[in-house]
Amino acid sequence: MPALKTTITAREIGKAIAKAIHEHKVLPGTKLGEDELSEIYGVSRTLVRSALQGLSHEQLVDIQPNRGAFVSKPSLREAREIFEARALLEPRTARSAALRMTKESARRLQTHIDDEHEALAQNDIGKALWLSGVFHIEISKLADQATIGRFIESLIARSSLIIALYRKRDSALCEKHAHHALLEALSQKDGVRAEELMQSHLVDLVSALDLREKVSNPTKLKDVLGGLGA
Amino acid sequence: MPALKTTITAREIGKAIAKAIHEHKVLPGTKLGEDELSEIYGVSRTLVRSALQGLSHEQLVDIQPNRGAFVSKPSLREAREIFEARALLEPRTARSAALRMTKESARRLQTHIDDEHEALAQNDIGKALWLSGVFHIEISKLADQATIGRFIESLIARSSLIIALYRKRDSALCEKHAHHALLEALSQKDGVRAEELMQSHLVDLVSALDLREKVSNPTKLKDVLGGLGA
DNA sequence: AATCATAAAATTGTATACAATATTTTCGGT
DNA sequence: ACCGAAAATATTGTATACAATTTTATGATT
Repeated sequence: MPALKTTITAREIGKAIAKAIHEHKVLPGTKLGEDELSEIYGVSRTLVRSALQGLSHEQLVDIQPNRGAFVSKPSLREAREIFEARALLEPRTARSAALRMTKESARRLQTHIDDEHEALAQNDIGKALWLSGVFHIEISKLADQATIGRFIESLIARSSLIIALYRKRDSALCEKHAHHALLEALSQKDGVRAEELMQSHLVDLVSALDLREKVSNPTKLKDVLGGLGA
Repeated sequence: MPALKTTITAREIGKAIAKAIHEHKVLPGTKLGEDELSEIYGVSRTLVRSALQGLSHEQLVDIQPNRGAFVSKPSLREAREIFEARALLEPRTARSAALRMTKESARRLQTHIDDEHEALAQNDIGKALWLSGVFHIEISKLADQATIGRFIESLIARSSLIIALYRKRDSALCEKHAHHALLEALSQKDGVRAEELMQSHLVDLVSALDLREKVSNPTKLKDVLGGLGA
């Protein structure tokens, strides 16, 4: 049997937390206490802090001075910006990916889609959400543009926060065939079509969100409740 | 007189190092020793490490396990990717910025350009380079898209590494009027023109670089020197 | 009972101590 | 003099200790 690994790195801790966030196992606003995490991963606070700082850099967690780390709660404004950025980057990236498709990568994406369906069939929404994000990330990796790929990766991670906060009641996460259609276009190396499909797929994603301004914010509570039934 | 500040944060240390890198005061490949930096900033290694990890996340420094932190040396491939990404993001951002220009922001950019000329006049190449980068960042901030703005900021920081590594001999850093023309278009809220100008400005920047593949890489040294003068 | 001030507890921020890993120096052999 | 092995030194990685701050609990006062 293989040598079992005795050390865990800060990066791995960060990945684990990021995955839990992505899967909606911890929701926006959740406090991520250092002692608690140290306990969980069996390391000192040093590594935990390092991991949290990394996540903070990706804006997945919000570190408030002397108060600790919390899972980020993107504002409506940030939510809109993030999907605008995705709309800018992902369609073009999908087009590049199409030109570089191989049999092998098509096969990989197909098994990925199968996993997604499997997760949905088992009603494991969190896993499905995670896999759905990874699908987008895989495509961006195929485009062979690591720099933009990293940007997209960070946008997708933050998108999961936005979905947690702003998803319309009973809206589907992701139309099942959207990814399939995308794969189809990619396999045929039809870059233009892949670009179009990605664009409309993102539009669909946004349309499952409610990104309208809320009417009342806490500061105006008094104004709203002030009148004492005139 | 104001209370003089006694504490320094990890972020400030990171900013200071980033600026030094941007100004070519420390060149790609330079070792950034923790003890050395602790000494310089009068803090323990804890804060220095935090700062270095932040810079590593921005890919300005490369942390090699058990070996330490070094100023990054972007590969040719990365260099090309970074300027491709800038070409994708910055022109469009300039267009958005144009639509949001105010008298105030025009004035700010103008003094910025003046500072650049001042630095060039004093032959302070490092400072001029830094200011040139900040000019681009300021524009992206005007576009009111924090998310993309952060991407651009990171791309610009890395660009300074690329310039340090791949600048053609005696190529001008930046045509003096490029930024001026850009400001002109922005002030007139001429988004289309600003977009075009930014695009061509970036092309000019790339043309001052030598991003061709080098003929010999170390692995082939033997092949090159093998023959012993037949 | 509600509210405020104060004290206790818990949590984060920074520095230091020790362990693990690289790097340099030393020194013997060819 | 030129390697190469081994000790000495220096540097990074992680844990712990202590300081600073926040949060919670307590209790006196109205």
